Amino acid sequence: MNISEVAIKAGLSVKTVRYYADIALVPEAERSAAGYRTYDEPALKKLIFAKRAREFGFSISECQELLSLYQDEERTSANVKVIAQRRLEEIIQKQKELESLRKELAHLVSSCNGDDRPNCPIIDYLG
Amino acid sequence: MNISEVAIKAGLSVKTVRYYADIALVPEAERSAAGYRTYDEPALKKLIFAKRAREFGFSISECQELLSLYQDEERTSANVKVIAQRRLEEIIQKQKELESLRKELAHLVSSCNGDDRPNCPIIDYLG
DNA sequence: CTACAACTTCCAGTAACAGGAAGGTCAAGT
DNA sequence: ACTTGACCTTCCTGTTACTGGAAGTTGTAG
Repeated sequence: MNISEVAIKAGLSVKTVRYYADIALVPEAERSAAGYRTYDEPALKKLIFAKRAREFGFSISECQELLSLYQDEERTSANVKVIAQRRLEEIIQKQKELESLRKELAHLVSSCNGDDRPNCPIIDYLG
Repeated sequence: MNISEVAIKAGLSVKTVRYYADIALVPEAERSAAGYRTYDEPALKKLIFAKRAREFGFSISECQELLSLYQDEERTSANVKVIAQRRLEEIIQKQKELESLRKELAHLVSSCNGDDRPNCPIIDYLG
């Protein structure tokens, strides 16, 4: 597989596939005689894994940890769980922040007339 | 007021106060004879406004719009409301994404034994 | 007069890529 | 054989909203 094919299959952009190798998130691809990157199934699987982990919001370095656990036959599920649990807490924390913002902003928005006069509770609140 | 005093009062870092003037989010501060930035109450108020707007997650350019509306005696509350409404929709969208992620991740985490064996539904799911 | 804190400008780094330039390669059609 | 166009390469810059740090200047307390 060339890079565009693997990118499509992994659901990533070509740029991102190259980037992931640049930063060593995944190993450098093999090269054809002309210097083109070539990918096999295991390489594709790592890219898919990285993609999915990123979608959960794991940082690149967390993805690195997860990928190495993925390839480690002697991993412990405890190690994996710690990382996932930590991310879960982050998500919950972020949800709390957003919910608090949403309530406040929704209140302001609903109390704003939205007409052609300058008086505005949103501006008042911020000022 | 010197920059550190205004920064404290606005709840911003000194770096951020300088940055906001660099990018023209707020006007450049007056200078003392020695070149020190000096701030008056109106300058402080703009910084506080910017700080609050940022806390709501408005981007710098949205803060710029809001600040100019703040200073515009002839603004319409409709203009303000549009910006706030848009941000509110973004927040709600983000909440949906996070909730979906949270559910999925929580499910995986709870189904992972977290012991010393390699078998792990989290890894399985990602791979 | 000497510390030392606070100020200045300027440059680099962060996260995770995306955009684009300049140039090489491959496959299809003529 | 040649050309065209899609695809590949590397390298450099830009994005967002700052933060960190170096090198040099100023203000103030003792």
